[in-house]
Amino acid sequence: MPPIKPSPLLARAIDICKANNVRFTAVRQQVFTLMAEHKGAITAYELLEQLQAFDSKAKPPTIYRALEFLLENHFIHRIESLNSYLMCCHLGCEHAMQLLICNKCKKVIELSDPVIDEAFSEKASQFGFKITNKVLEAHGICETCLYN
Amino acid sequence: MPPIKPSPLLARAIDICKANNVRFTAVRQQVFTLMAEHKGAITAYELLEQLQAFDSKAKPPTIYRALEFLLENHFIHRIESLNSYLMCCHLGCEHAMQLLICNKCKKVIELSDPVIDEAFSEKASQFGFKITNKVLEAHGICETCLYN
DNA sequence: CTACTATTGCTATGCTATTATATTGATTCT
DNA sequence: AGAATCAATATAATAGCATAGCAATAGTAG
Repeated sequence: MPPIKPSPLLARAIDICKANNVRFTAVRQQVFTLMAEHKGAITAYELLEQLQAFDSKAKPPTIYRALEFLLENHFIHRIESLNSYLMCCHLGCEHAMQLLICNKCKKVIELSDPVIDEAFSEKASQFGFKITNKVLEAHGICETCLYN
Repeated sequence: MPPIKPSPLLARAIDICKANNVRFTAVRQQVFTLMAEHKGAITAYELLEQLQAFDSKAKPPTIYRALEFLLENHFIHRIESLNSYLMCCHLGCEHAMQLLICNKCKKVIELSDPVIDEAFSEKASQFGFKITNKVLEAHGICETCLYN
């Protein structure tokens, strides 16, 4: 694997990994960088194809392991309704999350609204249900596409 | 295909289809009935296996077409985060929906809370985003499982 | 009856994700 | 440094989810 293209974002991620004492290996950094450069959602196999430009022997487990690592460390999000993945705009911190996914331009707006989050948790607690994980994804048309 | 097992739910669905002037064919009724009898989420291939007991030549497209029909007519929901399907407890009417999915017993509580729904729509509109479809799914532990 | 449309049958294939096993590489301990 | 240990990667195979395309058939309308 050739050296990874440096970037401020990557540098921050390296710091976070150092602080958390986890190994941010070459494959992981390369996948991180590919995700960071890709605006919007990307599928595992699209990512794999891109990774193979740097590492021709990369196989599905290569990419899925890297994605798993990035998810665990809160560097990326998984979009359930698209079977795809997205750079997290809060790099490395856990937080309430909602997504607005544009059907037309495919861009994704990442929200972190406590009102929506708590409304759901509150409602669940009325049923004695303890939420461990929320999937809050909306599809529609973004402002830009609406006027184009 | 043998005759479909009658049930009050099926009878209501038949009425709705008649009213909407759509064809509720034998395969569709059979899949409807299988879904109705199955409490909780079920995958397309699990359903296919069950359908094959009645219709040995059923293939994946058979089940996916039936599911598509049932989705369009609001008889079932798709659970994005599980790649599976669920009987709708409001048979035939469109409505706001949120799901509470128990990781342990796999039961699903279907909510229809306008507060959560509107909080999300409201937030989106602040970004000029027009939502066409929401995916609101929470995973966790239900009350029953919590005390067992 | 004929023409039209919706539905079904069938084959193949594509996309998404994981399992299992072997191997390599990093870290720790003595 | 050498041995033991644990984390990460390579590789092949396969499981699981979903759709495309086309031919055949059944239902509906004129």
